Amino acid sequence: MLLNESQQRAVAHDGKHALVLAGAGTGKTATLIARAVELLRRGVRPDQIILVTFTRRATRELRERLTVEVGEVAERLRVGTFHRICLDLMRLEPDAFDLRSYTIIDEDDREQLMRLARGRVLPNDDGDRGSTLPKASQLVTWLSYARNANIPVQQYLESQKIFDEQQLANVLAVYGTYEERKTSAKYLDFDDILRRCATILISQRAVRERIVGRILHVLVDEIQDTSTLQWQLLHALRQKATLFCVGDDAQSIYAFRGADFKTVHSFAERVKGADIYYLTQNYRSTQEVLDVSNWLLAESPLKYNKELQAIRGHGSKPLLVECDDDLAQGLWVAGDMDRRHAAGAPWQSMVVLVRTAFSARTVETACIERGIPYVFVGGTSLLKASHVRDVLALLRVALNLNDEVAWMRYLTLWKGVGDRTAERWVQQVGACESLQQAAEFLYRAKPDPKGPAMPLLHLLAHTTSTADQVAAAVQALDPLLATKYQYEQWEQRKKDLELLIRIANRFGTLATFVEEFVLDPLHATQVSPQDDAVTVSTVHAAKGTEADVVYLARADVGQYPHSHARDEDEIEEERRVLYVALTRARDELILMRSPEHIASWGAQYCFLDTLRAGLVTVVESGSRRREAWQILSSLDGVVPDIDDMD
DNA sequence: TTACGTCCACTTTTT
DNA sequence: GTGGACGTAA
Repeated sequence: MLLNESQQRAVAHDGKHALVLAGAGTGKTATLIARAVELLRRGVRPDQIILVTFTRRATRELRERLTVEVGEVAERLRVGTFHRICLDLMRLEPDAFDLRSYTIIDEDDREQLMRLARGRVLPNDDGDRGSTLPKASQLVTWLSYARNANIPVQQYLESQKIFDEQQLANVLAVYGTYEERKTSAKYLDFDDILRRCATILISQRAVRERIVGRILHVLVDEIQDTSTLQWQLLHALRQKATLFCVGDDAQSIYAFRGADFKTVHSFAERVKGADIYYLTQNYRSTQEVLDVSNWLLAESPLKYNKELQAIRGHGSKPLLVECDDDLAQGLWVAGDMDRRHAAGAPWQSMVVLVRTAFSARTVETACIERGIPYVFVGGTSLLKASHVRDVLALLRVALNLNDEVAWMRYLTLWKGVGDRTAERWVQQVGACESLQQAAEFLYRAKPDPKGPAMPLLHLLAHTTSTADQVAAAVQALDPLLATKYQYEQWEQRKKDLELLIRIANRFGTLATFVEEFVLDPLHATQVSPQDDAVTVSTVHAAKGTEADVVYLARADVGQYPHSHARDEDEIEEERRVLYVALTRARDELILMRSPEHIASWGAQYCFLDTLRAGLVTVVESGSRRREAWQILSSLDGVVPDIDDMD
């Protein structure tokens, strides 16, 4: 690995804590990896080093690159997201963290539980009192934000000034019920993982000494996205360990998760005596790509003091392709990728970026039509698919009889069992000593050889391997699910379940399988049969990656800034999202627009509206609506009526 | 209490 | 195309 002088200086850092402030494409990750290698070279044991990343994808990539550098030793380094690392640390002393029996729940379950809590606080909605109670998803969002930003939720809600006293009391009552039920069901939500780890490490000195004593170095990627809660963890860890953080304030795009990019600026005060290193030379992109990126930041009222210079020199100007609509954009992108591939470029040298998972759909459609292999990063995971959740509900109740949300889902699968009956039964089975007992209870309650007791017994009879257990669950639910999904691509869904069994094969116990699957759910499209494929990704998921050719689909009004952005801060975060997107490109950047796009709400402009023509080459797309449709239809030889397009 | 039809909004970003 | 909220019939 070749490093420049400033990178080498950072890697060779010899003091206590260090912050590496690095612009996009300046070799942040390379420096982080080189630092880990350097520490190993200095004789630090691999298990004394922690590497924290921000997304699961970044974890995978970091591990891969580490393996290239140091081989098998990479396996023994602790690499992971904050959540993964916290769980690993807590597992060192499960008793100290009260971690013996629990189920980790994802956002959907959390929302489900919030819905139950919400219904309980105002069970008899007598008109407007109930209707003023916000939706479960909104309640989860607020609670989660407050916890990550480490603000008492009451204080946070008061500061938002959205409620009168009565409403606030209701909301807080829902939160109280939520916490109670979470405890009785033995759930850990994503925030609890961090919170519990931080609380114990901070409050219990002996535990902290034992746990933190094992760690000498903590290397953190994307430090600008660290939330207040995560900072607390870092503070606990750095009492013994040395921090080495890399980040870029201009790439902070996780404020919604409680991150405050300004903490990068106050790093030296936060972490006394820290050395700060700067990386300014961009190795990734051509100057033309950086000119647009620099322009975007310079337009901001905030001072980022970033002016990236391309070491690689000049290339071709970014393209601004104007299409009639989204479909035309997708087709243009697919056509252009096809052309490049025909000319010898591998699919994997191209990336299509989108602001939202939803807006990837037109691109996906176009790729499918053209037969372009693609992998979609982000979006609906296999876990979210409802048939997979059905099977997991069965597995989860087997692991945790108090798993209320899973019981509700499982029991209401049966004909004749609705919310009320299920809720009554949940109380009963929760009090059971064993799964066997629970099954017996259910059989007494509903003496049906094809009833809800049977899959539980079936599961009890299969214990040879994790895959065997999952297969047993799938088999036991098969007739039920076949009926439930008979009109909804049951054959395809069944294949997902077979995939689930194959994945289960990798895990030693059912408990670890279920836990890992929640923490790192496979994305259905990740399981691509082809090695060489185009990547379609959200900008958030693409952070830290790069590609020769980057298409930014739908660089339109309503997307950058996204119409959800309300105030100045959120608008500026949107600018950074766009900045992250632009700086992914190595050789070519292609911006796709449909100028007539109008937002029904939110900002009525796009940052790129004021882009000076000199910075890009504007292309009027040839694929007008009608022509686009003809290209599309000629692929399978059928020319449908133009009116069928909508 | 459950099942089912219909209307509705909804699709930011991740762990 | 999905899932929730709501009304109504059995």
